[in-house]
Amino acid sequence: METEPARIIQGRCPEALMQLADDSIDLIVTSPPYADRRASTYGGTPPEQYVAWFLPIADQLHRVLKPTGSFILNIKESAVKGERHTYVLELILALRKREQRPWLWTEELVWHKRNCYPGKWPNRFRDSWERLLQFNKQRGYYRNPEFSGASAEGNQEDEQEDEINNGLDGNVLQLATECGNAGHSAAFPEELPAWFIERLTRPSALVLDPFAGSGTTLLAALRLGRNSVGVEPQDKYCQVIRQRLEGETRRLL
Amino acid sequence: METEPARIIQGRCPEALMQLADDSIDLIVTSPPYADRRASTYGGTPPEQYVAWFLPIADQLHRVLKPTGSFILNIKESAVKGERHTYVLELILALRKREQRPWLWTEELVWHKRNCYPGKWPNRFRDSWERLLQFNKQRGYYRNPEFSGASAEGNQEDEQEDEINNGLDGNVLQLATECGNAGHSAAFPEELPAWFIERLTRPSALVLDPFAGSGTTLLAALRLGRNSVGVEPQDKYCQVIRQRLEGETRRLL
DNA sequence: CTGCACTATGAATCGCTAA
DNA sequence: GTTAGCGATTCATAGTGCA
Repeated sequence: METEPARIIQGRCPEALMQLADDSIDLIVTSPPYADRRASTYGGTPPEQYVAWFLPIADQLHRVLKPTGSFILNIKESAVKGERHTYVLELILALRKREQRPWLWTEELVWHKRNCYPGKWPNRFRDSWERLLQFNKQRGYYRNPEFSGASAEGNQEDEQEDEINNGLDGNVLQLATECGNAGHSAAFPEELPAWFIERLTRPSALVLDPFAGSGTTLLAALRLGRNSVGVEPQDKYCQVIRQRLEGETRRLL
Repeated sequence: METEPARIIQGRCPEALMQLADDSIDLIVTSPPYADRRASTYGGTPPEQYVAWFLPIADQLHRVLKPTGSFILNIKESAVKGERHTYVLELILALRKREQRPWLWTEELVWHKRNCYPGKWPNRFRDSWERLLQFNKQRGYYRNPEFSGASAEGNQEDEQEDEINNGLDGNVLQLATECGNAGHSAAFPEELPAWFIERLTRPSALVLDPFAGSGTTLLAALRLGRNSVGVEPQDKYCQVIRQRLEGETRRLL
């Protein structure tokens, strides 16, 4: 089997994931289409059907993940008729109770978006955070010892971060969203997958994003010396991913 | 009926709440004992029984809350055997489906604790946030128009807050925890109830904390010119509350 | 090459109107 | 009744252009 730094599978989950071997992935970081969002590209799964839609994908992710691997799921329920949807809560409960392939709900981290969407409403605060759900196959998952404590370097940015995070890694990440990045409407900042890649894998690990989009997870993996696999149905975005990866590869030479 | 700025009911929920009239409370802000915590004072409800324990209390809170009132529940599930408990998720779902007294799950805010408990675990990030669940009886709840947007004044403190909170109110609150405050183990900072009292009530409103503890919610209400009711079973803490309230009253004169 | 002004836009939400 | 579509609201970034 050829080892390439980054592999793109053009296809749809869960079918496309069947190309991957059991217990072969060290880390999954992904942001699936949220319920009723991105309808033009993903079909816009209604909230009521979201759990049923996601479970077969979760089973495949469980199969390909190493026992010591981690699965990070970025998601946020929207507000409808003044109330938050409950499908994310129901998804967490359903993943834990999966008969053949049950997940452990290890942790819930918070992505605090400094530059959240504008707006002012009489009955609602501005939505400025998203969930980062961590799931594992077993209790003893891998953590990189170099990133289990305080920042290694003490540059200005780190010091500012230390002031916020008190020196140790907390479960709140303060990162800005990307604006008009890579022509994709739902890209998270590269720092987000990078944060988890650094802490939850060792160098030359294999990272998977089953909803690759513009390929931010793959790019972060490449930059950190990890191998990666991305699944993306649209030809347009597969090309975007290749271009971004090639650009980074040229920069590294 | 005598109107007093702050009333302390020594007793236990839900029984003690039966002294309060229907539709009489403008805002409930509380931090109940978390599952398996504070066993000596509250009996330490096991996670499996937490929902069943809380539902009768929630019914009473629903009864006494005005239709336009809000209920803010500060809670965080603990981690056991490497996994987060799911009782908070189950509580949200159960409160919405309550037959006689269903709650709307309006919003979930995040309390980002900037100086959270120090420590370093091999398998876990530092726990630096808690949930602030907002529930309402109806979609149209009261919001104070003075606090629906940017800060009115531009003094130094406000500017600093603006820098953190992005000018407009988002649903992430960055507040420090109280350290050894008032001899109570589970005190939240006064800024926390104050933030909600300012935004969700008008002056001379009536604020309730059914798990008053050391009385931080009542103190915040007093300082903001609101009336308050607290329920607390222990004589020791009832005295602490009275002392703090008297101290603040003397300061106001 | 730096710095400042200006512009475009994003996982949003609400309320109204039309069908 | 109920749903579907559109306009208004609103601001931190990134990018562009020019002095």
